[in-house]
Amino acid sequence: MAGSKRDKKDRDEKKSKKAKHEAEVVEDDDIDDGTEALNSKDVPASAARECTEAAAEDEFGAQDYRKTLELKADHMSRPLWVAPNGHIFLESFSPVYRHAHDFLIAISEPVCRPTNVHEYKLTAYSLYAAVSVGLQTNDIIEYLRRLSKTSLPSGIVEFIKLCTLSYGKVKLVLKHNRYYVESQYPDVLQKLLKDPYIQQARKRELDEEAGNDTLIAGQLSNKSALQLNKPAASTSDGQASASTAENGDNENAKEDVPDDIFELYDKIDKDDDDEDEAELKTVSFEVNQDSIEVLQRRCIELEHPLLAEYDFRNDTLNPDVNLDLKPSTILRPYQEKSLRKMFGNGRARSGVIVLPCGAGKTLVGVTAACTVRKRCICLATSGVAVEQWRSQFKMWSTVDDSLICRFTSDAKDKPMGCAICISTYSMLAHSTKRSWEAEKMMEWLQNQEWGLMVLDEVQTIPAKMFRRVLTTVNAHCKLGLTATLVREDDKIADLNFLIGPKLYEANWMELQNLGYIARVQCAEVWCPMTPEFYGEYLTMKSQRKLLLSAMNPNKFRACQFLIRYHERRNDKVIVFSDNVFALKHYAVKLSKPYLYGPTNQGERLQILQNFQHNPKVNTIFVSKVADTSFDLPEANVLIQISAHGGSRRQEAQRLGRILRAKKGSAAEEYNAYFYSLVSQDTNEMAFSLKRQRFLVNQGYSYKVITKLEGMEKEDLNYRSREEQLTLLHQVLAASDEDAEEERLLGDMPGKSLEDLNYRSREEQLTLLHQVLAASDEDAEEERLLGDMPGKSLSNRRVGSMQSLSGADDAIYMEYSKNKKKSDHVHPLFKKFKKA
DNA sequence: GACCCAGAAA
DNA sequence: TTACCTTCTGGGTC
Repeated sequence: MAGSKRDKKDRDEKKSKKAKHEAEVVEDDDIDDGTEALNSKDVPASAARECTEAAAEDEFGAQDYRKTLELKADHMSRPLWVAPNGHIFLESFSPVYRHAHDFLIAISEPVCRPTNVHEYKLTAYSLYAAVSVGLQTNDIIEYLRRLSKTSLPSGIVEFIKLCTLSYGKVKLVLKHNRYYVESQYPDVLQKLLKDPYIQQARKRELDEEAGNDTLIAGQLSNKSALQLNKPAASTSDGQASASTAENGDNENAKEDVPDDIFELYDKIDKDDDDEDEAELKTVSFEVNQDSIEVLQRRCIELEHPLLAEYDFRNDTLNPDVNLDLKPSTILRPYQEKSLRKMFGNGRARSGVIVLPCGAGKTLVGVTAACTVRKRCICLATSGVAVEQWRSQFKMWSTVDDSLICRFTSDAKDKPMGCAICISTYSMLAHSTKRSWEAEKMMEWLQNQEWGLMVLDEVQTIPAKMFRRVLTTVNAHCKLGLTATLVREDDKIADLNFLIGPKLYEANWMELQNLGYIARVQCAEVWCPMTPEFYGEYLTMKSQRKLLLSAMNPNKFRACQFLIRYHERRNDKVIVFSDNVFALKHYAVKLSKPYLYGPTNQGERLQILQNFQHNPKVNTIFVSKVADTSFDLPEANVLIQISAHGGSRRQEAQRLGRILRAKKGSAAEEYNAYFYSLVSQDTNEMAFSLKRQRFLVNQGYSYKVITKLEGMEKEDLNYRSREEQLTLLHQVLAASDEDAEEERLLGDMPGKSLEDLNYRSREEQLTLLHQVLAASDEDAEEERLLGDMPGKSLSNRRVGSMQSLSGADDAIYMEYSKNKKKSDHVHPLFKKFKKA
């Protein structure tokens, strides 16, 4: 059974999370070995058992299902294997790949999507998401049955039924700024109210204190006929062309493929119609705003996830705002598709849309706001991102400047009469004393009833403080946007009840092949430690080990070499370093501008603008401030010299900095480059492997480069042993400084380092100013010529990675998800190092 | 619980 | 009014 080890690990992780929620899982404890809980939301072991017990297992744990699953006669033309543990394997070369892929995206979680076979996983969450975007239980089972090469494991069928039949019966609705749980099924509400947590969440009026359990009776209003609104209509061109292309695929493919696959796909792919709910009786009870999180979590655990849909067309309480997309705004097919998942039934569903960085997440958010046309609040991670959202709103929509209200530490617009409020998570989550103005603003925010809440970088929401924003601000519908739905802790699943199901997830490789995002060559450059550095490394504690590996002179040289190489090609290079000491040292030594936390706003802007428009500034050094939200459309080379442990999110987001599609480079195999510099035989090797998992699962492969061709010929820093030793002393002094008290500073060798740093910093600034002054004329000229995006890219020379990496010396290694690399040095690596 | 770093406020 | 510096809080990973 492929991936069974990982499954167990997942389950264990989730189990430990559950344990924190006061052990509510006892009733499901019917599972034999006690390590699995039904609430893990994976296919339960009991469902898989019926097949696995009968299947013979070989010495590698692979199982033989020939006896339990029947292979269809025409299996060659069907693309799926469905394993009893809920994992699904899709042949990506199948003629019906596109259909199967669309379907699997809707009903399951992508696990890994390399070139030929893609792995997906059915979970309760993914099935909730499937129903919530309009799929029906029977259609899911039937289509899965038709796509599969074998008969379906019966446990899987049961699992799908269990997860989907109860979905959608209970809704969470917001009326007059108060929350209600509403249902057409009184028995379901009574069942939920038997749960002690839900009882506690229920809000009782004073006159109800006496234990009056009556539910509030109500009526669903008449639904008006579904009328696609203007923004959606204005993009119908793109949609039409996309579907034409798909139909074209069908025509070619149909010969080899059983007809039954297409019939059902067409049925499923249609937007679900607005069901006729006129005059249905409903019952409801009110809930405390503070308890909504608990309520939502419990409802999922009781298999009745709360549906959060906003019928914005029939909302007469909240005023419409004047907000439309510009006629010139065209959505790409995948943006269109993701929005159709959200608005498929004419209402706005809460949920998460996952698109790679640079693929236009902001436009999706703006379009959603223009569709709902109610007051909208956007939350981003930083003040810079707030500015970017504002400019995107102005770029894509007809919104008037006066309707946009920013709320950050250094920009507070007048809130009165505004339609769109853009702020940061930390502004809203702030827990200590606020300025008077901020206090007033918060009051206003909390008294509004918002139509839509757009959450940028939604993976940060599970953080303890940030999740509070969901209950402090009342919104009918929440749309989460992210490129990387991963965290290194176990909180990512919380998004299922905090926001809603994942509505759409794009395939990075597909967007790359279609030219919507850049084609990136990822490479891991192994830099041997110098003997002196490695000697110190071995004796140091872990904190200093990180610094030593970052400051490895060979890494510096590789970095310098790569910068020179790419600057000669007229590339724009960003160098990332999480370690501030390394960041400053590298940048100063190489006379490049650098930008990190303490850099003030003005200087940031200056550096970024020069990087984008000044042909003399082609490389900048940045710390993790630039992980998200820095829009640097020109950059196409990224070099990473130190990073934050094994963070998959950080790796993916950094890659995202260079993903914005590059122009005029269709001829080249790759048009963007991502280098990760790793000091050999250090912790960095293990971290690097962890960091790559996300991107590898998206189908990227990392090329391992052990030797950079042509490096000896370059005149690089730190060639001599003396220079290297001086550097070592500086590094050691710096880390001593951290350890020692300041009183020693005067007598320490570190003092000289300080001097060196400040002196160099000034030198560097002087240099920057010189460069800027020298190029002022050029810049002026450019301004006169007009802003020509892509101009500086047009004269980029073609250069192959082979000539760069020295194909003869490089080790090519395709990492796959199952590949394990030892944390310790393999003797083989040392051999390569010597060779 | 440690660490590092970024952002908000004043 | 603006730019800068300091303090505090919090996120993310180990």
